[in-house]
Amino acid sequence: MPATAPREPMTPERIGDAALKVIDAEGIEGLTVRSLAVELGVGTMTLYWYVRNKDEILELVTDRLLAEVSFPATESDWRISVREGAASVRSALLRHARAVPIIVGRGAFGPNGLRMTEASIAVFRAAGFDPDMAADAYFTISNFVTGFCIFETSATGFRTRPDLDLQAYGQMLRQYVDSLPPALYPNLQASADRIFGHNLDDRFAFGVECLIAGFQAGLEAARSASRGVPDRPLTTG
Amino acid sequence: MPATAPREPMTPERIGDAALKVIDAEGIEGLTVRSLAVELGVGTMTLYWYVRNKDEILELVTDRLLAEVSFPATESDWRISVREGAASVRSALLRHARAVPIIVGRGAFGPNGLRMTEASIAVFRAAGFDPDMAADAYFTISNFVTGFCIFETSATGFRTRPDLDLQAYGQMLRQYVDSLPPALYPNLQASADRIFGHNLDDRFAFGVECLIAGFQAGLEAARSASRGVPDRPLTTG
DNA sequence: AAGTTACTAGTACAATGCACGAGTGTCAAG
DNA sequence: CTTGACACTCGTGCATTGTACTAGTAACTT
Repeated sequence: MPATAPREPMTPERIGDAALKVIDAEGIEGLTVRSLAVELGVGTMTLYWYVRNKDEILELVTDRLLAEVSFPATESDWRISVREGAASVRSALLRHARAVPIIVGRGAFGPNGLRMTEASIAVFRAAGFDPDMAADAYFTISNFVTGFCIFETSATGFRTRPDLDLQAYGQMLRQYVDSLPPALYPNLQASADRIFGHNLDDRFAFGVECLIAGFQAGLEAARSASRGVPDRPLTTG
Repeated sequence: MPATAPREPMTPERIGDAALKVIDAEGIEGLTVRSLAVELGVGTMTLYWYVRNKDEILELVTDRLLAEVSFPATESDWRISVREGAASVRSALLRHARAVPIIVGRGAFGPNGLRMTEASIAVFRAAGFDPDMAADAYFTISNFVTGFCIFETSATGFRTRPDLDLQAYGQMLRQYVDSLPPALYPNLQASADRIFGHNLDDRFAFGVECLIAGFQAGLEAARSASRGVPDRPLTTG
């Protein structure tokens, strides 16, 4: 017994950790069942004792990443909580940018995902939203953040040109857009600086603030159930 | 010459069409270079004459799908245009739900993608947004719609359980959430009807209206550059 | 000591993306 | 009519993938 290494037991957490580590280092296609087994120092098929198939590994990665999201306690002002929550999700996704395509589309129903959903809805409830509207608001901002981070981290966009890095690809796109006939794309070209700019923090804040403003309007509309968001009643279920 | 079939020339459009057709019918993993070649009635490697690698095929699919998006002409009220544009993108994505994971993260820089971006920014410009803010607004709603449709079509969410169909998977999730200790997830459970409900049209409208309200607030703030969206100035570049 | 259970892992197989290179037909020039 | 360049086609082959099958081993119970 003293000769044999006291191998630590395999757990879902260890698998998720190792898989995320591989993805961070090698990218998504660098994560194979074999490479993960090497990372963990076990045989390939050993993993299938703990996991139904590869997709379940990706599920573990998702929840592992969600564990890095920190939820602010319900603040005095719900808008602060929303801002911080959105920023926290974004920064977690950026920290593991190469894992983003794996996360998205996968419902957050692991333990950490559930905690996040619960905490988020709690913030809206505390602000006075009814259960249905709280859920809608949560999903709305969640969908925005997801979409934003996909765009921000989309390394997939230049898979067609493996010879270019992200910077060079961006420049190529910019030049391409500039070279288009101005008669056809005047607005696109007028906004090109902003579109191809790298001030994504501002752009993210813009979206979040717009949503917060919209939520606020819906909240007030629901309170005094007469006038609310212009032109169309907000659905309240 | 009369014996030989007058084979029609291979074009990017034909490839994109056929690939999307295969995806619609067989799903994403049903699209292989081989299966696409069969669909087109050519040899496998023939495709590599027109395409650098498989990812370029997916790029063709993306632009092919974007061609189905119809942009309303700039309406009297920009909010109508935004609503219709968002709905059009969503319905195009729903029409090809199985292709959604392919579309997302891929910048819309094909010919149809560029047209869509140009038309969208034009709407905001006509409404009085400056170029930077128009771009921000476009990307914001675009990111929301993308995120929403990913969620809505995420057939990836239940890949871990290939034995279940979407309906059964949803029910399983609902039961799981209901079975959680109420002390830990009170808000999640209170909103469960809405979360697991199938009225996604309402949820989509909610998000779009929130964003429109936020845009409107930003627009007014920019006009009378004194007070605008509460608590934080909107970035204007 | 024997068996049961929890776990490990080697081998094998079908499917994939794609490199390679050997073919096609078409057309211009000689 | 021949020749050769060229645009295009595609069969073969290979490395890599997920994972089914199966034979193992270590620890614990009885």
